Amino acid sequence: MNESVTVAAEAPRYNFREAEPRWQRAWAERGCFRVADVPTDNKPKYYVLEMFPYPSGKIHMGHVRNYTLGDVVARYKRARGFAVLHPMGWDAFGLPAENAARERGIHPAKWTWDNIAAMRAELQRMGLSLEWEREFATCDPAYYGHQQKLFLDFMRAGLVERKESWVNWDPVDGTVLANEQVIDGRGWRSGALVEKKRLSQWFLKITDYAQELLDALDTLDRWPERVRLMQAKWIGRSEGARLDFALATPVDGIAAVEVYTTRPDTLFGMSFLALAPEHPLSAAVAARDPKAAEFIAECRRMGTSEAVIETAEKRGHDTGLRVRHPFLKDTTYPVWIANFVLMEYGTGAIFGCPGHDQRDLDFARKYKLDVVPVVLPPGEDPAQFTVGDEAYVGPGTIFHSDFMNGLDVEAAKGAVIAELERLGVGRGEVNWRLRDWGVSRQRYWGCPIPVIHCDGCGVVAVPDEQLPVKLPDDVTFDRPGNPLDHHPTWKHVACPRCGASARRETDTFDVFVDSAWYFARFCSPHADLPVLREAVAHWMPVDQYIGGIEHAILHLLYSRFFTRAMKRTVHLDFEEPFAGLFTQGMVTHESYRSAPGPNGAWLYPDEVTKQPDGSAVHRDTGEPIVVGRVEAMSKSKRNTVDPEAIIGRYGADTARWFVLSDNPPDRDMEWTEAGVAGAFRFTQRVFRLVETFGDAPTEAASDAGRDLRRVTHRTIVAVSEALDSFAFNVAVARLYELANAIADAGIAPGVGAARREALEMLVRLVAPMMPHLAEEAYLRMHPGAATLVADLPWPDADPDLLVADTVTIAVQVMGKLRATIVRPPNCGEEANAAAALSEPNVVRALEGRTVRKTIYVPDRIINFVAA
RNA sequence: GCGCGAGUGGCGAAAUGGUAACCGCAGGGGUCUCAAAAACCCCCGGAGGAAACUCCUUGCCGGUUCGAGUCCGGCCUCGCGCACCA
Repeated sequence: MNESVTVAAEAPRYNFREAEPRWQRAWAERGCFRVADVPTDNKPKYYVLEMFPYPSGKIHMGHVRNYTLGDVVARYKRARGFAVLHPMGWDAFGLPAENAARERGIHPAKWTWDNIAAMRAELQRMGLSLEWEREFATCDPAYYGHQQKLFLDFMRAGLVERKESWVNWDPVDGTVLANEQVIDGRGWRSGALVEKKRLSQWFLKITDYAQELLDALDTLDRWPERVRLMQAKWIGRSEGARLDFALATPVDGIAAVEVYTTRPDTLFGMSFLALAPEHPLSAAVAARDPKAAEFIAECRRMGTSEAVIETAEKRGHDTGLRVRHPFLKDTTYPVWIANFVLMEYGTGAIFGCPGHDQRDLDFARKYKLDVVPVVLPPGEDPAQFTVGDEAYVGPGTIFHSDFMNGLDVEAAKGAVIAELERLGVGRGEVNWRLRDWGVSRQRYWGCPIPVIHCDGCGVVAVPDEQLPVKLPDDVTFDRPGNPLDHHPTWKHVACPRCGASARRETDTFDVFVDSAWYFARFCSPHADLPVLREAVAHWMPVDQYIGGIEHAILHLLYSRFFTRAMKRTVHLDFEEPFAGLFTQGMVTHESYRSAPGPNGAWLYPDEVTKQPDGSAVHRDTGEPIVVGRVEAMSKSKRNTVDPEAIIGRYGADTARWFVLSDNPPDRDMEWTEAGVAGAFRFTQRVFRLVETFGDAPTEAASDAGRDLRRVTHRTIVAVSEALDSFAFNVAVARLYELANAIADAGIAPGVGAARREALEMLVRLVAPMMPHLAEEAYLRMHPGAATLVADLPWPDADPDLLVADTVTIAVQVMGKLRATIVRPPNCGEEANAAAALSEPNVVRALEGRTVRKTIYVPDRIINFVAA
């Protein structure tokens, strides 16, 4: 055919319905994405991981976005010559399975495994380059048994503690929540107001690593700054002092109150001491003072919901007790119980210095307590300075403070601590906002905590050889509480130590334990140990982790801790699990209501027909519909689009392409029907272009051919750079340009070879994003070829073709663009300036002026500075 | 309140301190068609002008620079996170 390529009048359409499953089978059959647990070759490794899904039953657009991003990285790195580990599994324990059991009578295990099967099939239809041989679910004893082993190892290493503590109790879910799972005073799942309750709980000692977890954030240079800041704030290091205030008269043997402060320098500005309502001394007071008891009960009822905190006044109850100042022998202060003091932080007691703390000031004003300023702001007159409605928290000079007078704030802190230590009533102390991680949950569908309670021996670990402690299948959900606790036989066991009858722990682990080490298990998912040391040594850390920002604290912090704990227990030998982290934005959509305001029922997008003017009507009834805000897809607002339907209608490649093309991946993207349709058009367009591939030409290349080659090779560079920097939308734009350039070059004489090259590169560069289309197109271009695009290396650009044969130079006068000149490259300043000065527009702009200076940026800009 | 982002055409956006708006979406006009779809071609920040071209334009004000969307200072707005943490 040579140059006379015939373009069929009816270009055959790319049949994705037939092609996509065929290529998915081809990749699977060839085992394209398989790697060894412990490879023997010396290919560089790259571990790409997307946060594994909870098996809710259906994938949503957030999954499509997440897994598409990860797949582009995986396929690109693979083409770049890396051995890529890219696994998938299921975060399969959790409450929804139990809710299904309660509401619909389906066993949690059946519900979960059925959901997994459905979602696996959906993910497979996306054409992800996953190694399904590594798949596991956390609800499988083959996984959680190893988790129990890890827990016991942590226990032996002193990283586990059982203690009675105030817990966040979710009355709806009937379980304990970690601090991290309480949002605005409500349970993260149920939304119920959280109550305070005292319970015996298992804790993992994450606080042992507080300093390390904080310090190491600095080493995570491929994490978003935002996430590092959030973690640093969550860990919340503060420096201060812990000190004792002796009670003037002891109560129930309590002789002193311990206080934590970050402002020991303001100790002489004290005017009261305040206790948390849950403080033991508060309880002692309440035992003999009904009014105190009533106040404490009130505080407990108030909870900590956002609404309450916003409006809550500082309130307190004067206990009548007095404490002595540590340095002033005969001075005493009143002891209050106050609603704004938190038992969980510091010691649950504070000294109030109203002059330099806003909360203390509010409290003091309300209860008419003294306000004594002790820090003098710079430039203020000590005789004049008073505190009004705003506490002074800035720097200054200490006054009214005995031996510290004249010191600055920092020096005074040191001086007070030294004096406290000398007197033996206090010391400097670093305090943390981070609490130990309470992992006990009173639930069935979780990993059993592998311990046994024996009346004689106390808490006894389940011997390793008895692991896994499996969940019983025969449980009932007919009453509230923990089905494991209700089970007739499961918890009754013999004590492994003394043989006496004993009770199994019926609490299960928080699901965040399950996800705190799964990334390591993926390296050797079938090993008899939790992890194979050589496998994790090879594959870890995860080079690129991708997921939602909502896990910025909980999951990522727990995983960082778990990795350290696994290092201490010699399961692995590194600290940080995720070298690179990328947090994607949400997928959003317009929302629709049948009528304005809260009375309008939410409508699904496919119930709505958009009118050309942007308004909307009901698909069936034609009734007008209210188009609402664009917001995150959610079931409650019904503004969801089902990925299954999109893939069925347009194909996986179209869905992938659209999700990548719309905007930068860290921002929220809006899903629009028009956008998907545009992506679909491009798939067909690429395929039509491929039909013009033709036979290898024999004629010489034309100028147009050479120009097309330049575009092609510049595109290789541009797409590579874009993919390297997660600028997938830019990569997409450059590929559209290449397609446009191929179409523009057409089938004119002398472009044949260039077009063949351009088409082949287009297909190979598109492959990480639209892998099925790439394979199908490649096969069209090379009929009978056994090569898969998935196995081709990433193309290299020819450096000679990156050099343009003409350059366009902007000519500015006084920084304003006056002309552009097209020149051969490397003419030099003098020649280019001469050419620029002969431009009529430039001459006009320089009329009546003299050029005083010429700024020349080679082959880019000439700027004449004139006076 | 504190911390972090972000403000660029009708919309999503692009732009090593160097020609602002690549590319896509939407829209308008056209070709083909009995018609529609598809496809293809043209236009598409604002103002002025017949045109050449000129002026304005990256939230606002100022600064640095030959040159600022980009750097610096101050404000405004929006979003997100944290929030009685002593």
